[in-house]
Amino acid sequence: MAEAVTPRDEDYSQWYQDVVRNGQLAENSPARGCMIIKPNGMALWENMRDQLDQMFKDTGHENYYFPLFIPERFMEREAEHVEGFAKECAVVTHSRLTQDEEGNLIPDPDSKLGENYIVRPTSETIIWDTYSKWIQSYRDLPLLYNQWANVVRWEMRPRLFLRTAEFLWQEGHTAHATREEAVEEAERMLEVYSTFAEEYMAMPVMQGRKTASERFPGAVDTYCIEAMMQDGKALQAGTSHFLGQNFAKAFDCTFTDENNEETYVWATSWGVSTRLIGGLIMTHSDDQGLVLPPKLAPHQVVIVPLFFDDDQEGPVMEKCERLQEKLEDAGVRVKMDDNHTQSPGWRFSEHELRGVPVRLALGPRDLENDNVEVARRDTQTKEVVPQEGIVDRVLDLLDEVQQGLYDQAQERQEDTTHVVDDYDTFKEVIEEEGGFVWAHWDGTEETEARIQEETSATIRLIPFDREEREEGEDMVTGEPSEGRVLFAQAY
RNA sequence: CGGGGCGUGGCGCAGCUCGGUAGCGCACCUGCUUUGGGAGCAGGAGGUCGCCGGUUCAAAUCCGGCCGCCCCGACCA
Repeated sequence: MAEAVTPRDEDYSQWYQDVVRNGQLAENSPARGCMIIKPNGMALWENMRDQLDQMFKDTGHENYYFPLFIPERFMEREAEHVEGFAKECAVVTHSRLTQDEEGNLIPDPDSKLGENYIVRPTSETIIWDTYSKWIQSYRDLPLLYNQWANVVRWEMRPRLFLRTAEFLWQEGHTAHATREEAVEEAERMLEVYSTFAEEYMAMPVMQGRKTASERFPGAVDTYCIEAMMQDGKALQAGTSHFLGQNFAKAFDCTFTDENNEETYVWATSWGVSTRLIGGLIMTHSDDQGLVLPPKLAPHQVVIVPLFFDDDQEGPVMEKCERLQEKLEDAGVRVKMDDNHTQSPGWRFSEHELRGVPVRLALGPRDLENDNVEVARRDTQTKEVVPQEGIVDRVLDLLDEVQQGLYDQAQERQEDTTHVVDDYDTFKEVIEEEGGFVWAHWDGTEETEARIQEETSATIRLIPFDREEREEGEDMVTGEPSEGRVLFAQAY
């Protein structure tokens, strides 16, 4: 059954679907564009969520919860925000169903709502309406809050985890007395995302700011982290927005400062979603299926006991259970696969498809020699080692895997990042190799749009230190460029 | 919304050109033998062939309409 997963170079998007399915992460749902997140996928998300949540708490944030439904009129308040989200909003118009003459279920005309609700595509509007009530004085600031929630954006072309009509995410919404403080907050949270991506997901990212056309609707500035996938396309993995006073003005949110002057509040918002799982998959997984970094894997180690008759079962299981205990005492997430009905080979493959970083197999032969077989998922290597010191060996191995995955991804990102000066070469690189391309840009939307039109590559980000790098000439127009920006085709 | 492909047991597919009452692999159930890289044999269960209509003695197959899914674009985290 080696063909459980379609090879990447044969059909990349089929490979992706195969990895998601075989990894037991998620499947399509009867509701179009939505996904059913299976226990293995949810456990992965929970690990990501718990880690991020801790990092938010460590930077002074608290959680709260806002409703799923937002009064429709709120969407009209901020002009750019409406424009950005109106065309992908689900709308609730009735409160109950009834049957028509033919017995078909229809929305009950008598239950038409006096005011429509939209299902939140993001929560800025309802939150800023509320903040305007919570904030009076500079003494009320800052507000540093976050919520874990689901949101709905009615998408045309869904892809499990990468783009689904409903997805899980977190959205932080902060309020500040000064512009500087808000900008700092947006930068701080981008840094948190970057640290999380690199240290936990083992996914190297580029940081920068978005161009006006890629900016969050309603933001003054959008910061982002971008990661490079194995097929040469970039993935926006997280965004952090400096919202200026746009939402404060739209929702009349003011405070009285130390000088008794009424001022609009400064805002940020920032979010990452279950899309990160898509990024994780496309960063590390291979033709054998899912590969997960130990820090986030639902199970870091799986123990597969091997026994061939009832006499062997007792001693083998006893040894395996003790091993499990010792590993758990050391803080390792361990799964014991004592499934009697599947052959060892089947179970080995299953855990590989699920991306478990380390597998320990222990049978009668190992019992005799005080050995245990250790296999690592990322390199597909295995060795037989003494049981003595196995816990330390496993702990070291998990660190090695985590680091190895990062190094490999980092190396690939470097190999596929190009510096290009002329447009012909740019087109060639984008079409044939993909990856990131640093090139000069004159700063106009026209040029940006033309490049996208002709190559389908977009400006993924403008580096924060652009001005400090070298100046040059736009590769298309020859106009002056303040510095290179990062291009790529993207998800 | 454009262009392409596809809807047949749980999953993957064949059958359709040339109409004749549905088949294969995997999975599932029972039993025995097995088990260090997706085990073998024997028996068994499971399908109104996406939906609606038409042609016909007879439709998975031909004709018309509709629905859905996947891939490639436009939109997007």
